[in-house]
Amino acid sequence: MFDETQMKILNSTMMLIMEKGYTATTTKDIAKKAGINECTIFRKFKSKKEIIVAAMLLPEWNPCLKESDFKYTGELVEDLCSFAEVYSKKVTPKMVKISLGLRSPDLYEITKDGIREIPDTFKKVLVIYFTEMRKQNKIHTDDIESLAVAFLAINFGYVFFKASFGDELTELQTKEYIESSVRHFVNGICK
Amino acid sequence: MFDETQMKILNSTMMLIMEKGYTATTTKDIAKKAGINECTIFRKFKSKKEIIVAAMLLPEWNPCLKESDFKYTGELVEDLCSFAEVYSKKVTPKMVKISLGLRSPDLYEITKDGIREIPDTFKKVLVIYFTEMRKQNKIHTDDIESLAVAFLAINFGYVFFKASFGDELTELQTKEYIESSVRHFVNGICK
DNA sequence: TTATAATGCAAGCAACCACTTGCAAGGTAG
DNA sequence: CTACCTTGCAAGTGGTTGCTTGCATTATAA
Repeated sequence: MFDETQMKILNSTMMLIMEKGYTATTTKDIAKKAGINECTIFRKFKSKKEIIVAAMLLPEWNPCLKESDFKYTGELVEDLCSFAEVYSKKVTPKMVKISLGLRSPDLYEITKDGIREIPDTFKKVLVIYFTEMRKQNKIHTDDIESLAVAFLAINFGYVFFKASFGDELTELQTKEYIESSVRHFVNGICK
Repeated sequence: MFDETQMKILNSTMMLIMEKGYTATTTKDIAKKAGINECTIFRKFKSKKEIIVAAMLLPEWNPCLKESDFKYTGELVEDLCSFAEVYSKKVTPKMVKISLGLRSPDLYEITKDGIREIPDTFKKVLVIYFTEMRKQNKIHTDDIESLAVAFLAINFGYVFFKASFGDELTELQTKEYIESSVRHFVNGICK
């Protein structure tokens, strides 16, 4: 699909975008990081923008979260932990940094759908799941929408903080956070 | 502190940064939006970067969340709703858009402290609060850190989604979301 | 009226941007 | 050996960037 030189360009570009954002990343930067000549970039890709389009085809730089990634059994804690793990494996701090770095007027049309798809998909799964659990009388609220958004926020917020501040806001690691937040989400905190 | 022309420049700059980000916002854009001549910008501010520094002094463009903003009585649902309301009044979608738009290598040194301060402050308040509630035997967990990060994430995640997608991810409004998410956070969801 | 300050306007600065071109060097396949 | 393909190198394109300058215009204040 892509030759060695193209891969060097793709990876260097995305790494720079994570650090500096798309607009602030120049083709000279990319060439330097990839260890190639600047003109080679334009022999391999039509334009700077096309590099992004190409990179989005690779799973390394595009989470591609699908509804079918999420499986459940009917046991609340177990299922929500599993959902959170799937999410955290695809939506990593790296991916969040990329999606923030891609916020640029000239990329908006290209990236907007892909970026919205991820929370959309997760929320959709959660709404279906909570609706089903309500039917089975396993949860005691009809406010499915709030539940889905809150659970989504719990998971996205954590990865966003890690992407932005590393371990400086919290040293909690993903696994502990998921187990703890799911347990409290299900059981509440009050006596 | 700032004259009328300076205020026009400050507001136009920040509005453009919300839309396009700092690097993609040009001084020509700013002048056009402010309805003034480009050279006037540099008569009023030393450089493009100085506009940002100046804007950060204004509460309109800088949330300035303080520990003393948060008050509590000891009643869990009431207190957490109050915390969430204080947070949502200062950390609005507008503020989130600004802080995303300011992500740029040449602004990093100026903005990083101010941006980290907000989640830091809220988390600090939550840790103190949950520790106290645990002492008073009102909550049943010792995992204060996870609790604080999760509650922070619930609130930040929501405002981030609103900033990024408007009402397209969820049509829930702030007040309903706070009431519902706090109630579930406190009481859990399972039967 | 006169002096001063704020602004517009037009032109222009060097630096940088994404992107191009022509040519030579090197490796590989027939 | 020959033909071809990829890449490096150096130079350069037109356009844009942040920022400056000199001068005319206007409003305000003494």
